[in-house]
Amino acid sequence: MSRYEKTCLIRGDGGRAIRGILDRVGDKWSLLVVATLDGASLRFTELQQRIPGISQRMLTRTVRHLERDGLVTRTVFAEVPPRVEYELTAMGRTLIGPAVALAEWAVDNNPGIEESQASYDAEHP
Amino acid sequence: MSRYEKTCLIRGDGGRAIRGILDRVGDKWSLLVVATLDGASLRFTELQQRIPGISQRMLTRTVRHLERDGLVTRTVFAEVPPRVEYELTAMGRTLIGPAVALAEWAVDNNPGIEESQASYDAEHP
DNA sequence: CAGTATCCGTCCGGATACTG
DNA sequence: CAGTATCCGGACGGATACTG
Repeated sequence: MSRYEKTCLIRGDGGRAIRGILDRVGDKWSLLVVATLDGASLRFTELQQRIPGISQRMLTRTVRHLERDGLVTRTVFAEVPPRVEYELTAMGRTLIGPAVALAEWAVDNNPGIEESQASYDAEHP
Repeated sequence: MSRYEKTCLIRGDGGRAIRGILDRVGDKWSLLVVATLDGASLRFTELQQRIPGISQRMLTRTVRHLERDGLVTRTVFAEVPPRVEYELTAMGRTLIGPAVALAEWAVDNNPGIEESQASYDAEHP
C-alpha cells in the first residue's frame, strides 16, 4: 500500500474513521483502562487502584463505553458482596498494538515537542 | 520488548505519554490536518477545501497548535494578497505511521463495534 | 487571502453525597 | 463492593461578523 493510500485511510470518508476511533478512545481514560486490562482480569476497585487519579464516576463511564463498543467484557458474579470482573475482548486486545505505536511516538517525540513549544511561546509573547 | 513492557509505554508515568499525545492530536481536526498535509505544501484555503466541514476558526486554531508543537511549519510570504503555506515538519511526518495504524484499526473494526453497540443498546433499554 | 473577535450551546470531567 | 445521582466549572467547537 502506497503512502498516499495510507493517509487516505485517515482522510477517507471525510475523516470518519479517525473521528470514530477518537470519539471512542480519544478521551482521557479509555486507552489507559484498555492498557491496564491487558493480560489481566480485574475488578472495579483493582482497576481504580491501578489508574491513579481516576474517579469512581469516570471509571464507571469509561468501562461502560468500552463495554458498549465491544472492547471490554463486564462479568457480574451473584455474590455478596458483589463482584464484577472486567476483561478485554479479542477486539479490545487488537487495539493494544496501534495504541502502543502511538504511545511510543509520544514518548520518543515528547522532548522535541516541548522544546518546540518553549521556543514558540518565547517568540509569541 | 515484551507485551507487558509495551503496555507500560501507555500506562507509564500514570498515563502521561498517552495523555500528552491525545491532548495534542486527540481533538476533532488535528490528525485530519496532518494527514492532509502529508506530501503536500498547502495554503490556508486549500487546506480548508480539502477538509470538509472545518470552519475558518477551527482550522486556524488547529494549525496554530500543530505549529506550536513543532509538527507543522507556517511560512508567510510577503505578498499582496497574502500567502501562507503549511507543511509537515520531519517530526510531523513521523506521526503519520502511528496515526495510520490507528486508522487501519478503526476501519477494520468499525463493523464489529457498531454491531456490539447495537446489541448493547438492545439489551439496555 | 488569511485570518480575528465575539457569542454561545454542549459535552467532558471532577467533587461530593448517597445506595443495593 | 460497585456503583448512581446531582451539581458545577471549564474547555471544545460551531456560527457569525469584521479586518490588515
